[in-house]
Amino acid sequence: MPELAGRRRQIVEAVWRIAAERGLQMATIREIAAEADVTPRVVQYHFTDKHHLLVTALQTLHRDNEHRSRERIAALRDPSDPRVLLRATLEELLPLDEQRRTSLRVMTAYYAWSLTDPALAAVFLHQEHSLEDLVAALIKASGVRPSIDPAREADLLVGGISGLGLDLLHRRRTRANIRRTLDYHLNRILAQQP
Amino acid sequence: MPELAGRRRQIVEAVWRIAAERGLQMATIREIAAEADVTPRVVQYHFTDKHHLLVTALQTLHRDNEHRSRERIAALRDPSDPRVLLRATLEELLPLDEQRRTSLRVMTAYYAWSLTDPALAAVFLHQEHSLEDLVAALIKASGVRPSIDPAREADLLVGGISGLGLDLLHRRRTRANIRRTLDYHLNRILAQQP
DNA sequence: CCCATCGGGATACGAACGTATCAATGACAG
DNA sequence: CTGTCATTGATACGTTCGTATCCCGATGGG
Repeated sequence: MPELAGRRRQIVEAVWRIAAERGLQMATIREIAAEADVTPRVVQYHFTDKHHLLVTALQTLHRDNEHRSRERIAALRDPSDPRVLLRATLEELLPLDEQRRTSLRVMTAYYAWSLTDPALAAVFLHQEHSLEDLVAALIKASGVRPSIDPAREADLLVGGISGLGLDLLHRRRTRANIRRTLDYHLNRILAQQP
Repeated sequence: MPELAGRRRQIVEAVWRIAAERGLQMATIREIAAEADVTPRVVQYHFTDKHHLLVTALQTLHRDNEHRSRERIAALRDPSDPRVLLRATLEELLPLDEQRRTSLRVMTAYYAWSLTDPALAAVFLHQEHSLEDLVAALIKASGVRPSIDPAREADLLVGGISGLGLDLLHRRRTRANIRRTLDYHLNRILAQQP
């Protein structure tokens, strides 16, 4: 699976913008071409058909997100502190900047579609190490209060924080509210600093 | 806003079935008519236009869900025990039977669309008492361990359980796994039985 | 008995869709 | 210079979409 560049990259990014701002149902070949500033024929040439294009757009966004997440986490002030890592990992799920906001909106549109399209479902399901396992490992490494089960905590945390992020998209919740909730649960789970 | 009955009800239920099994993009006037076993003209007659129909279908599903939830909860063996109420309330978010499974799939399809359609967003946003407040109240009424903040717990629980439900739709998780996670967190939050 | 109104059948229309076809351009190897 | 291959422009085709139009049967109050 080659890295996406040039015209193909340009077209895929047009898909993201349309899906995020106007929804996947507006992502027609003609609209995508206009957004990417090429003719429809160019879209047709670089991607066999529309389904191919939309699946590629999702896969590429997925990889881009992982890449950017790793970059942001590697740029932390103290990347050796598991507590910092844990918080940063969970915050990757939140639409805290324009890039993550766009990405979450696109992912939400695709998620609904993935319920009826196996090729799209595969993109969501096929990840070797699940995010929950990573979070559970970080919880364990951060030092845990007695009677805390890292796996069970990770299962609820990942889903819960994602849900709070979706609320943020709908302006049903504020960043401050989410930050308070996240702080509360991290304090609850983790042992006090040594 | 009148209760939906007769032909209108029949058509709206066809929208649900199509949205759940084949996705909202397949819910065309002609497909809906065929699924409801009427001619397209009948759909056109009972609903001004397609947007009207789809918004009505979402509103009706929303009301139906609340109604059925209340019925199920009222039918509990011991509806005066707040712990039982709390568990039942959270389980309403999970696709534990065919009705809830269909409903969750339909809601997921609409949720993505609601990000770009204000009329649909209003259906998701406009509920007087939020589910989180209800859950927080049930937590408080159930008796709580010291140092537990019911509101913060409710915020993560509602989003987290919803997320687990979506995983169940994708067969990324089992019912047993979810049950174990839910048990763990209820035990963690609530004080021991007196 | 009449006719107005409700519910619905049959069909048509214009727009937008994904895709196919055919020709042209440009770079570059021989 | 020439031929080849990647890329693109222009345009057309067949389908499906939402909706509009026109008509008819039934029903019920005057």
